Amino acid sequence: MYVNIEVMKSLKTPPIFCCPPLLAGRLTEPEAASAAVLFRVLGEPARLQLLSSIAAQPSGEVCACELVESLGLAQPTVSHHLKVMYEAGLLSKERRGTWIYYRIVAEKLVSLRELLA
Amino acid sequence: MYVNIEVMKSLKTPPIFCCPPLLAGRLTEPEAASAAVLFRVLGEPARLQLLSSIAAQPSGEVCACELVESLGLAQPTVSHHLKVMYEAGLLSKERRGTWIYYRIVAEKLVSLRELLA
DNA sequence: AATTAATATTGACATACATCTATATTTTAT
DNA sequence: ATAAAATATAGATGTATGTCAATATTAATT
Repeated sequence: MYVNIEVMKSLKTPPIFCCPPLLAGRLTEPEAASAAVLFRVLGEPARLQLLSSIAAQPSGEVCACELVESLGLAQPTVSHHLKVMYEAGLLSKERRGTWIYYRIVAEKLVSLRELLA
Repeated sequence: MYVNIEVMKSLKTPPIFCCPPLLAGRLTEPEAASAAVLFRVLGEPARLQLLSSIAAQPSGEVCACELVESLGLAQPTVSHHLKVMYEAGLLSKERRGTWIYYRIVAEKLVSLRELLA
């Protein structure tokens, strides 16, 4: 086992890693499942566009309202995608007044890159 | 535009890259679409297990029949997943007699990793 | 309190796809 | 030619999910 599940549960924030590298040996079924979740989250054009739109901002953060305007998608759809990425640990968010600002969790992307190493 | 589509069509084998890095700026819709295809292919536990099983082999290649035995999936299901990965450029295959041997296309994984850079 | 703006949730709908059984195709061996 | 083994395809089925309109919630403003 790669991760001690009890230790993981005790953490305040979810860990950014998820499983051993893809090519380091046979993945167990749960290992494959948790890695697949991350890839599936990225396997959606709209989400990739959202991610890249956030990354393109010099400040590193974008208000959700801006993202709704930039893509040709309805507000609930954008909201849904942001939620999916947030729950996958790819985005962080911070409410400032009415607005919610999203940032990319760089470490999560690093861990994903390591998955492919 | 990142890729000249006419040049691409003229190639004997498909290129291993697909689009600019995720975080290098806003992705266009077609850029996001082609990147998403790759991620979605990896977004399936069974395919990740197949990939890692191939990688685990010292020879770097595995006969499809072995893969059918190692996972708990029906033969047509394994065949389907191998086809999906082959068509995505993640696997190469070579027929030797009755058997078909699959290999990982390492460069494709490298290009995927660069996508996340 | 009432209004407005931003965001989230609900429910409906259509599509994508993972999986299976059954069958076909391909290749080798007899 | 026939048989057997490996692989592929076809068709069916169930589930997951992207999308939207409608509505709810949250937060600031007047």
